[in-house]
Amino acid sequence: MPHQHPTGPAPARLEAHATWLVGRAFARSAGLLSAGFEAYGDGLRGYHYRLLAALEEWGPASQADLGRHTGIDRSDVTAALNDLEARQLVERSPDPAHKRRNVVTITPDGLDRLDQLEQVVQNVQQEFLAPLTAAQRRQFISLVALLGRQES
Amino acid sequence: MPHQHPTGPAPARLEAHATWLVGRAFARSAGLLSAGFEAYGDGLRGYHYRLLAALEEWGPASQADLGRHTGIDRSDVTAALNDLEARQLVERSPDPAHKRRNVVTITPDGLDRLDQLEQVVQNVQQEFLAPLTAAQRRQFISLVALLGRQES
DNA sequence: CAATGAGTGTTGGCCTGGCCAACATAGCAA
DNA sequence: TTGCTATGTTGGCCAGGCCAACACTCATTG
Repeated sequence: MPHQHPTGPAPARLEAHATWLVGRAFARSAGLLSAGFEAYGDGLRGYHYRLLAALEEWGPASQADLGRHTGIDRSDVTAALNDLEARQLVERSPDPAHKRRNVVTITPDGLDRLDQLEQVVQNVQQEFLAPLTAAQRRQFISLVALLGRQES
Repeated sequence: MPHQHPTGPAPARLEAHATWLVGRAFARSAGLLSAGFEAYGDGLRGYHYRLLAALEEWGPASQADLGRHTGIDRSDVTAALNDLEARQLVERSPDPAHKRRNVVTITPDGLDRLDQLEQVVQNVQQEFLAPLTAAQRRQFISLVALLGRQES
């Protein structure tokens, strides 16, 4: 957890940079999320949540596909799925059509856990956006969405 | 550098979360910054830039004070100052009033380098904000500034 | 005056999230 | 058949952010 060290004001030139402000906002968001996961996530974190969400949305998928949908590297997908499988939130079975490929399926327990995590994440959204009015929130979300697009 | 792996769409629930969007925007901003530093920064990175900026703004300071102003941990300040001192962008001298304390001073070379880095960072701002109109940029900056404040 | 507690710089380490390389192997295409 | 690509796995690197321990110095207070 960000342990809230006493901190003075940052240099003025930094405060003027959009990248700096985004970094601050992200730090706060990451802090809230990791606090939420730590308190209610049973050791699961961002990667796990993302993978469960992808499985819930698109159904069973290969690990490679999961990686592409979630933006997580193949190797990290493997590691996170190990955790999820150990908790029986997910099942890996060999794809009959491609011996080298696994089909990953979310279990009923996995769906339950996803709902729990979703609650955590929803609460964090409220906390994170608390400084803004409803109208400001809408504005902010539409603007920040524009800034995230990777224009290759 | 973010090597632009081919990436599918993210799960819909993620795209709806402000924290997710901020994370994406931050990832893009961090990518642009690190690309900029790598190309023109001569091996210097965020920490170094922040420290130089603080020294320029507030004049000579102890390492502890630098840490507080920049939000950088004491230990990381030490390491970054080692780099800056090796490049003669900064000087460390013992504080006469307090034997255990160092007074860190930015050198003329340091000021020059800071100007270079500032140019890099300024260019990144333009690139980062490119998707927004001028009015949207103003809006975004004032909103995101609100979201970064750590309300202890 | 002595002792205690706070501040200072340094070393070394941990963790997350993000990456990359190498490997063995499976499938596909020329 | 010969390659080329894809897949899952292991192991590692890096940046940024932390934290703990240590040796020391200073100020305060008993």
